[in-house]
Amino acid sequence: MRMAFTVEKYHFGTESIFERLPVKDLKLLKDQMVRMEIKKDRVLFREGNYSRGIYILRKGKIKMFQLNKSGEEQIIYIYRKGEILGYRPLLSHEVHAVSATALDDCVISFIPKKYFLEILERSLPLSRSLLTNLAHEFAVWVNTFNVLAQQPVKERVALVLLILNEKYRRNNETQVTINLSRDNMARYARTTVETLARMLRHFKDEKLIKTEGRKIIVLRPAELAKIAEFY
Amino acid sequence: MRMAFTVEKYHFGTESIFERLPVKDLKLLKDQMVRMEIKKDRVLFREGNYSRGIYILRKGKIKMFQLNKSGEEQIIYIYRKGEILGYRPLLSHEVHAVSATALDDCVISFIPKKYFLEILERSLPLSRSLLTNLAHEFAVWVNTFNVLAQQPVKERVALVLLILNEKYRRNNETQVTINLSRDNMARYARTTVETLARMLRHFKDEKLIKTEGRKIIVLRPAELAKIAEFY
DNA sequence: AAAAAAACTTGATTTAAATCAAGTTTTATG
DNA sequence: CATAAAACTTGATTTAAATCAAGTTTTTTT
Repeated sequence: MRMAFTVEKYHFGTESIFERLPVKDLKLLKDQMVRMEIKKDRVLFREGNYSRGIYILRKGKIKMFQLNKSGEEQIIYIYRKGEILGYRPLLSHEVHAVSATALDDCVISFIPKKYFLEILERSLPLSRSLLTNLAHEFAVWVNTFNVLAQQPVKERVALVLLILNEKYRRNNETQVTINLSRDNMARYARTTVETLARMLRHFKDEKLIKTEGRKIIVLRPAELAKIAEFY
Repeated sequence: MRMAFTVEKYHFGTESIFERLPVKDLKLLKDQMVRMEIKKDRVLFREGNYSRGIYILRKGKIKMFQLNKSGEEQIIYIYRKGEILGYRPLLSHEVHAVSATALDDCVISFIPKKYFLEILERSLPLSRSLLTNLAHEFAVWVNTFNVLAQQPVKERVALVLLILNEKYRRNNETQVTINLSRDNMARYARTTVETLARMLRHFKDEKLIKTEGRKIIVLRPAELAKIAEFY
């Protein structure tokens, strides 16, 4: 028996890492934060390199991806405002398994590795908070994989539209305008731009979405959810 | 630039969670362990249920899988002796995102949720150890996904053979006998039994593997690695 | 504002892998 | 140990989605 579709199944929601912390621990982190700006298409970190610290995204979108055998980008996750990235390899003392680049001009709060690990050493609440969150990220990842690795392209595109519909939402507004290139959307749905265009046309004909230039507006998310999963 | 192929990229290696612990904390855990036996094909836990505790696999193999829209099993991971499972949902207070069933008759050490969480509450080393490990599992997962979700079937089958070659290895022996049904192997490589059989025939013709009845022996792992990835 | 470039769409064709079908081998059972 | 059942293999056909090709729309640059 499968559960009802919920977008939360596909979002990390790392915002809560810091929200759960006592004021004291939060202050330690905040004191070490450095403001950074990163322009569209610039690389934040690259697969195979060691993490320099953790990044809290304040403005813009960042794509996380891996390169496959043929050198193609496979988008794995898109981070939105409030989410935290780059901390996983710090915890396991490994290199980045993925790369990250900015989809727009971004503003980031950066905490250098040294300070972050020092604070982690002293703060049990931070350790517990990261543990909870990492376990959650894992579940998100498994759920995403189950659709993107296995379902036909129509299902995959429906899911990616629903995920993006959340990513591009601004505080509780009803109508969300998705503004991501077809190319990136195709890399996320693991298909080609041509096939993606055909799927979008199909969803448009069915009145599930509408487009304004290259921007997309999801009209009937519940119907897309039915396509992406049962419920 | 891609890194050299290493099987470690595809194994959780949870054995180390306990290895890193101080004797004191390890004893706390050991005192709460209960021995369990579970017969072939029996369910250990099911997607959507809450975790009852953590399982340390002592003998046998356990498959972790998710059911897709069409009700087909998608194998995600195969656990071998020494590996620990079921702890992720305990940490994030969520239900299992996956199911687990025994591939053989298994022996397990079980620690009930209550005791495990109590010990975790008190033990910073356990918290840190789990954090390190979970971060590592994440990287393993991303690496596996990158091949299984994206590469053609030949590459996927090559990778699954390499993974199984490690899973079925008994203390440093050179010749490993893989003993997994074609059906399960196909679900792991995300293909059909027929296509799997054709791939195995191909690898046999190329002298990369040999078979003894339904058992498989990998002869040239380095060649399979070249197929699964570049290096 | 015009021209060029990039991004996107639609149609025709090809192809990798699934499905369908039939046989063979291995394992389980009376 | 014979027979049945299950598991596996191989071949023929179909199909979903990629590729190839050509146009159209949008964005950027001069």
